[in-house]
Amino acid sequence: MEGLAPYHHGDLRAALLRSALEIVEGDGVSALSLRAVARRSGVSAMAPYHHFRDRAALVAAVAAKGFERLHAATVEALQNSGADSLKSLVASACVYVDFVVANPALYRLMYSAELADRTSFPDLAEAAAAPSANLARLVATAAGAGYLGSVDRRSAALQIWAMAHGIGLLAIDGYLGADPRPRAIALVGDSVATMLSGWSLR
Amino acid sequence: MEGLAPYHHGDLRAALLRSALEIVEGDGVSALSLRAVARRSGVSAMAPYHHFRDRAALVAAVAAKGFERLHAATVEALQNSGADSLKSLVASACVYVDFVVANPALYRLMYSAELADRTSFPDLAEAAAAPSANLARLVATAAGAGYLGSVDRRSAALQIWAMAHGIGLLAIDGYLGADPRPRAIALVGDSVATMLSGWSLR
DNA sequence: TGTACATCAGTGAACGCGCGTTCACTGATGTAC
DNA sequence: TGTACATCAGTGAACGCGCGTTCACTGATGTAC
Repeated sequence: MEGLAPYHHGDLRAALLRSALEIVEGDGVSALSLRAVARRSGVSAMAPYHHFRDRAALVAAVAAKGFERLHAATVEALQNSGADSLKSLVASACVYVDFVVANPALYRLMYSAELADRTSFPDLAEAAAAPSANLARLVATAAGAGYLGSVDRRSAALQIWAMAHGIGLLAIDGYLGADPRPRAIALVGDSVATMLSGWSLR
Repeated sequence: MEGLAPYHHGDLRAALLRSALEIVEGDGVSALSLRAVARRSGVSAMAPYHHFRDRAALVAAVAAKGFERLHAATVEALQNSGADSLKSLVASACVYVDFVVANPALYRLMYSAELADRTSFPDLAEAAAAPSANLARLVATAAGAGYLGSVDRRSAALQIWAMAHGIGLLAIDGYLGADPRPRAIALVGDSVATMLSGWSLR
C-alpha cells in the first residue's frame, strides 16, 4: 500500500484484461499469450492463472469484452437516432462498421476460429448474443413498418449482419484503401438502404 | 528410383503444397508450419527451405493456390450459365459461397491478417486479383443491361463481394447452423438479386 | 562413350525462442473468537 | 481490542514442447569436353 508494487494488486483481473486488449490491438491476436499479458501488467508469469483457467479462457474473456463494447456502441447510437426504423437500421449498421474499423484486431479475435465453439464459454455466448438480439429487434420493427415485404425476418437480419460483417472485414483487410472508414460507412449505409427498398417491393 | 524413398523427390514443391493444403483443412492455419509440411511429405525438416524462403512464403503460396481454385470454380460455373447478366452474377456469388463452405480453413487463410500486405508476394497478389477482375467484368455487363441504375460500378461490386464474403464467413463460423451450405447459398443468391432490383430503381 | 565436375536437392544435428503449464512456496488479507 | 488461523493472490524455478532458422554435410543429376 505504499504506492509501489504492493503484493496484492487490487484488481488484477481487470488489469490483465486491459493489457490483453492493448496487446491484441498492438500486435494482433497471435501475440496474445498469458505470459505477455502478465509481463505487460507488471506481474509474474503465473499470476494470470489465478484469474483465467488457461489461454483459451483469456481469449474468450477478451472477446466477450469486445462484444460488450460493440453492443454498448450500438445502443448509444440508437438513443440518439429517431424512431424511424429504416434510419435506425442504417444507423446501427454504420456504427457496427465503425466499430470494426476502430478495433480491427479485436474484431478479428471476436470472430476467430478458435472461439467458434462457445459452449465452453457461456459468458462469451451471452455477450455475443446481445448485438444479435438488438438487430433482431430492429428488423422486427422494420417489418412492422412494412419495409420487409414478404421477406423472412431472420433472413433479412442475417443479410444485414453479413453485409456489415463483410464490409467491415474488407475494410480492415485493406481492400477499401488506406483510409477505409468513410468509405466503409457509406457503403454499408447504402447497401442496407438498398436492401430495404428491394425487400419492400416484394 | 527403386520405388522407395529416392533421394531426390521429383516434384517436392508440389508435394509440399499439397501437404500444406491438407494440414490447413485438417487442423487449421495455426497448424501450418514448415516442419509439419515436411513431416507430412515424408521429408526432412529442412527440405522445404529449398522451395520456400520462409514460413510466410509457404503461407502465401497456399493462399495463392486457394485463389486460383476459387477463380477456376467461378469461371467453370459461368461457362455453364447463360448470357443473362443478373443470372451470371447470382450464379457466381453462389459458387463463391459454395467454395467458402467447402474450404473453410483455406478461405480463412486466404484472408488472414498475416497476408494483408501482399507487396512481398506478387504471385499471391496476382492470384487474388483474378476473382476481383471477374466480378468487375460481370458488374460491368450488368450495368450495360441497366441493372445498376445510377449506382457506381465499383460500389456495386464491393457490395456484392462483401455480401458473399460475409455470408461465407458466417456460415463457416457456425452462425447458419450445422448444415450451412444450402442456407448460405440461398441467402447470397437472394441478396444479390435484391440488390440488383434495388439498384435498378435508381 | 566415358569421365570430371559443377550444380542442386536433400539430410541431420544443433541453436535459441516463447510458450503453456506444474509445483511448492510466501506474503497479505480478513474473519472467528 | 487482540490474536490465531484459514484463505487467497501473488512469486519463482523448472519442465517439455514445437517452432524457425543456421550450418556443414552428402548423395543424385546433368552437362561440357
